[in-house]
Amino acid sequence: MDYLQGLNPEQRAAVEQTEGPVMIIAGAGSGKTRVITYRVAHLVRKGVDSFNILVLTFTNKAAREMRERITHVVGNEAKNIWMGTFHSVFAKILRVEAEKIGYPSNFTIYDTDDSKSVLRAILKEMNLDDKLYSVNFVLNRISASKNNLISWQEYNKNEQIQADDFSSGRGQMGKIYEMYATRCYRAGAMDFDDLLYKTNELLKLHPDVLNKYQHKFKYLMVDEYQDTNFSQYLIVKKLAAVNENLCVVGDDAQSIYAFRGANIQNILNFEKDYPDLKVFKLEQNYRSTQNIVNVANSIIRNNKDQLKKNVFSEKESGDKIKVMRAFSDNEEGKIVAEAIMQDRSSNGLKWSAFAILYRTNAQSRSMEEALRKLGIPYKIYGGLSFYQRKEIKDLISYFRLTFNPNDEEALKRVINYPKRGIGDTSVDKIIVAADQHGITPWEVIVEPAKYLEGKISGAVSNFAVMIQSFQVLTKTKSAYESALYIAQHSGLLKDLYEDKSVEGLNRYENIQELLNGIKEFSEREDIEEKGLDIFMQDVALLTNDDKDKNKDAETVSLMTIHSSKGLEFPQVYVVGLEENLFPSQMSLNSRSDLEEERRLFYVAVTRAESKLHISYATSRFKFGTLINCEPSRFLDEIDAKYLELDYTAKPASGSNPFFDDERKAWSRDKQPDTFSKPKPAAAAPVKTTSILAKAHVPSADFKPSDTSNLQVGMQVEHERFGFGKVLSLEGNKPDIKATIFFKEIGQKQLLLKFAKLYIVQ
DNA sequence: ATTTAGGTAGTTTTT
DNA sequence: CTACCTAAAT
Repeated sequence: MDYLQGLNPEQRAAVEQTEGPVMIIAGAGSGKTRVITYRVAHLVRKGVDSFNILVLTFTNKAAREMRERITHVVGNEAKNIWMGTFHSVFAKILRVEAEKIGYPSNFTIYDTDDSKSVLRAILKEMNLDDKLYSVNFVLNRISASKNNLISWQEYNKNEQIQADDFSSGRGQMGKIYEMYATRCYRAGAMDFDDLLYKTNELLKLHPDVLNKYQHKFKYLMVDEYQDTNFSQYLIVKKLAAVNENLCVVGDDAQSIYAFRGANIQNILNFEKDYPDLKVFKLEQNYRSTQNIVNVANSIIRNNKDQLKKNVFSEKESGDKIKVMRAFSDNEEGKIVAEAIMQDRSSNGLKWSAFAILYRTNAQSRSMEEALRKLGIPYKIYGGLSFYQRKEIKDLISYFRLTFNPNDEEALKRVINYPKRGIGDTSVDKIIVAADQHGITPWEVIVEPAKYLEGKISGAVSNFAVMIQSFQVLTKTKSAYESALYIAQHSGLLKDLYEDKSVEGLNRYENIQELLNGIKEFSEREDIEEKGLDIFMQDVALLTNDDKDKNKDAETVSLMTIHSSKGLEFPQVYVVGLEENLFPSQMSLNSRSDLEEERRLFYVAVTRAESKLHISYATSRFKFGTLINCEPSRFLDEIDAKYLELDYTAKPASGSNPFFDDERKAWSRDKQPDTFSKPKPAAAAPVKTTSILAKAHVPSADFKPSDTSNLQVGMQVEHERFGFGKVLSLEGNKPDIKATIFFKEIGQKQLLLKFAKLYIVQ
């Protein structure tokens, strides 16, 4: 039991309390991962069958790292432990049990793009106002409903929900939810939320299934419990109901995902569900200096909703936190880059010791530019995942369609890519026919003569035959052989190969990379079944960091605070501490949202090991306009004795006259002792772009005239461009091109055979 | 059928 | 400003 030696008394107690309900409140940097891995290892060492352990995490990365560490302690036994994200673990279970709830076991997992695409089609069909019914809003609402286990039927019956929707003018929401759910079901597809929602349904409708997994998973652990939603909470509660060997680990102070359904109450109220709960608090921070921990504490103290704890550090008190002020976003980048440059040489640090953390992705640009100017190597984390790239999704859509031809999103994606002469009109016809007959588009494609009137292009049948040939092939070939064959015979590889642009080359390489990944999978010796269908099972659940190659690169790291969670760096720069940015403008309306922003700041601060810098700018470009910024209220909340103000940055000379006032202010108060300024209207736009060229409203009786006799000098009206005068005409009969000067928008060239013009005379 | 231009919205993100 | 999507232009 040597591994127990390296633990402090509280950590050790948490590891050794293997039975019954346990809650571990793990402050930032308190050795949480160690405790979880050792606790699992301890279970195995004590003789618990590793097949009876389930560990749920939030990211694949966390699961993978944990398994590695457990392997170090207990060896190969670690392989038998069920460990993964909620989504991947329950997707695996759903594959086995799907038929019990009416889904095929080869169901497709729709990612967010697929979901949005389904919704876009529905919203278009229903002809709804896209201001009220934006795809993002609608998807969020459906997602929130699913995460709270509200079916579309219940949604439509619930008076409160209906009243809310009607009062906001969105009376069709229930209908949209119904259509969305019905279409996903028809396509044999589950979206991310369904993986949890349908698991709940399965466990509710099939007590035998519930019973089976209750007895399989005798020991449950849940990491990042503060970020679970109701749907996840209920799954855990049900699975743990028999043995009650449930251990949840988390830190309420680091709950930052409420915006996507996480419910902090799950951890705050855990005790109510398990009165004989044992609580362990890990309060010693081993990561950061005392100053950093103290600053973090002084921030989080301002939140009402929290569990009591006292995080402390026994490391040296360390440097004070340096607060830097800049006069613009670009200058903020500059002073941060210069500070990094200097810190590195004076302290002999590596570039990888530094991280720049920001609230929004848009802030990365000014940082990048500044780093590039000084030749500092950096890497931006986050952004588009490998699996979300167009070319990757295209190829994967062929795979998806092969195993689940009802997958409508995959079908729409590749039926005419590469181009094979099946245009939008044909696709629309197919979909309309499918709707009319209550079948899937694939069924129409297979027997076009039966469902479609008139002649249908042979291209459609050829497409169906091709997919069918893939279906036959994949039954016998390995994942790699199948994938390569499909990439070649679909024409996709050729299409990309022929594109010699830089982007095209890149896309081709990405496909090669995917194929290499599949090859590696085919050659693995630890799995028996190596078909492409097996590879495909959790590909939709893979993300960015699941295939990040040179992660130990010698570069400065740039990322949002959200993606920095769980990481640590010796030197951290938190930038953009301004009202309306951090805290975000969207969070200012409710206490709970503002508290989440504060927790986010807490997370940012606690990433730092030895030195923390905080910066803000007094002006910044937002959506193309320059706005004034006030320092963030969070700065005022920090006890001033931990801070060192660095206001040495001067506004760049001779730049924007706008800065004149700032320059005066700067010379007046070089060292202000508070961040609050006499309140000017917050973030008033300084420069407003005038809205030119409003859409022309055509005359009530507007109808296009016959333009075959149009002459130079005539006055005309265009539906959108408004009134104008014909300046010249060129070209011959059907292709006559007119140059017209429009009063509202200026000169335009139009082809008469297309342009709808009314001759005013 | 395909390409391009214009209009618009625009936190945070994993699955 | 810019990335994305839709509608118009070819």
